[in-house]
Formats: sequence, structure tokens, C-alpha cells
Amino acid sequence: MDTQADAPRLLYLVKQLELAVRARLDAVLREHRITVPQYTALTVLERHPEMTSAQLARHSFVSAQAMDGVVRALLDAGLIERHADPFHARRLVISLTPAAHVLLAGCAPDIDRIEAEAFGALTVRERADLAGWLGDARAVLGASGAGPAARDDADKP
Amino acid sequence: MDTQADAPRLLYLVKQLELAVRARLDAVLREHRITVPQYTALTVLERHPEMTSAQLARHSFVSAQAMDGVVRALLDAGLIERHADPFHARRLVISLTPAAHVLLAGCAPDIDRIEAEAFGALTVRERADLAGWLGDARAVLGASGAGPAARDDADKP
DNA sequence: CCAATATCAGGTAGACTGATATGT
DNA sequence: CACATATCAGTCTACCTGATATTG
Repeated sequence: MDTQADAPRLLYLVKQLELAVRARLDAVLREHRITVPQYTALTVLERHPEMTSAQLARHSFVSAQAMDGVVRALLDAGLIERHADPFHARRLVISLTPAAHVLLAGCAPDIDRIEAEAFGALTVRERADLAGWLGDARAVLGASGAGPAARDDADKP
Repeated sequence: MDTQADAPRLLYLVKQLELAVRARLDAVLREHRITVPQYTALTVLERHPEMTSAQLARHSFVSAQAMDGVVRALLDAGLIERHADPFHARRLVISLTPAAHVLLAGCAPDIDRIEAEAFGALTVRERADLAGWLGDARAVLGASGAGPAARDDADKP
């Protein structure tokens, strides 16, 4: 009797899906000795090579210090390497190591299985629509939105 | 030149959107003196009243201990109350306080603004499709999937 | 005795602000 | 000197596992 009574917000649904995805990802990635934020950083670097830690931080909307912790863990695990930008000594450009590519390839089947489970009922067209909407939403929120350091400090004179 | 070269996984897009949403939510909710997990728990309780902490934990795919921390914070903040289930003394049923309803109402405009920004370009029909797919994905992952305690302990005899 | 609930204790990861050093 | 980058330090929240009491 309460069908379509009041629809939940889309943001609520996004959050709820993320909770489920995170739990699944967490369980799978634990076997590969890596955390979700660490894996996420690797996938970003895979799609956007040659980023610095600061760029990675902005891309993920977290502080430079927060990303530094993730980067350090990946460095210690031998999954990334850094080399100074010859044109800008202060920049330490990150690249994935062969071990990271091996790990990503090893995770792929597990990730694909979760994705198939989550969106297997959708048609190719529907998946394309979904991908477009999700990508657009992330782009618009990232464009006008702000990270943690974007405080206009209107309360601290 | 790289248009549609290789499409990112849907799970990647979900994660990326969540990063952006979390940053926005975090900024907004900080002004209301509440964290994202705490707010999420309140919205779940708003839609599903009379839950216990353990039920809330399963609903969010986290351990009972993790949810206990969130519940305790909400209790200390006076946003929830607990009373023993008369039929089951061990169960402490949670209910939102008037303060919580005030807070949720106060947050609503900010949340709506973020949602409008993220999905404002979509038609009513598209939003309904999106909501359906997100909800279905969360349902299927939650059904067969498992929380943190669902380890078949095949490695610890 | 077993299952579920609530909680205590300890540990780790990731996030924040603040402060610093360095290089453009 | 302003600005971006990297990083040190401290703190907080949110997770986890393990261990306990209590109740059905």
C-alpha cells in the first residue's frame, strides 16, 4: 500500500548502493592485500597516468595530506613509483609498477563479477545511459563543488 | 582521439560519483555538526523506523561494533533515543528525537541543492530509471552479498 | 548449548587542520 | 613574495577482529 508513497532521494540511493559496493569491494580486495581507497587510487592512475599526489588528491576531493597517506601505503607496497618532473623539481610524478598492473589484472575478474551482479539486468543501452548520467553528475559536482580545503574561512578571521 | 576508446567500469563511475558526493555532503553536514555516516544512519532510520543497532549495521553492511560507534555519537548528540523492546529485552529499538527531525529538515534544502546540481539535467523519466537501477543494484548486492562478519573462515581452523 | 544483541578493548586506515620546507 | 607541492605532527571518525555478558 505504500508503493511509490514517497520516493527516496537519488543521493540516498547512490549512498546506499555505495555502501553495498564498498562492502563487496572490501571483501574482495582484502584478499589482494589492498584497501578500497588504495585500489581506487590505482584505477585512477591507470586511467590518468603521470599524476602527482596533489593532483590525485584534487581528483578525489580529499586533502593533499589524506592522499599522501594512501600514496605512501602504495609506495611501501611497491605498487607505485615516483620520479621528479625534470621541468618542475617539486613535482613527484607517480607511475604504476609492473606489480600494480599484475594486481589490477588479478582483481579484474572479481570486480567484473560484482559489476555483472549489480548491473547484469541492464541492456547495453541502459548501461550507456547509466554511465553517462553518473559521469555527468560527477563532472558537474566536481566542477562547481569543492574539496576539503575550499573553505572560504568566513568563520575564522 | 580517445573518445570511447575504452569505457570505464560502471563500478568505477559509481565510486567516482560517490567521492564527489561525499565531499559535498561532508562540507554541508559539517555546518550541521554531523558526519556523513551519522547522517546516513538518520536517513535510514527515517525511512525504516524502529530498528536496532544490529539491524542498522546489517542494513549498511558494516559490523555491529562499527555501527555502535555511530549510534553512540547520535545518542550523545541527542538525535536518537533507545527503548527496550518489551517482547525482547535484549533489543534496544532506536527512534529519532524531535531534534533529529529538525536537523533533517534543516539539511533537506542543502541536500536537495546538491541533488539538483547532480541530476538536474535528467528528465522525470530518466530519474525514475536511474532510481530503479540504483535501487535494484543495491538490492541484489545486498541479497547475495555479505557484510564484514560473513567470512566463511576457510583460512582459520 | 546455541544464536543474536550489545559492548568493551585494541588496532589500523583514512580523513581533517595546522605548520614547514622547498622550489617556480 | 605569492603559490604549489610535499610532508611532519596531532587528532578524530570509522572501520576491523576478538572477547564478554546477557537474553531468547
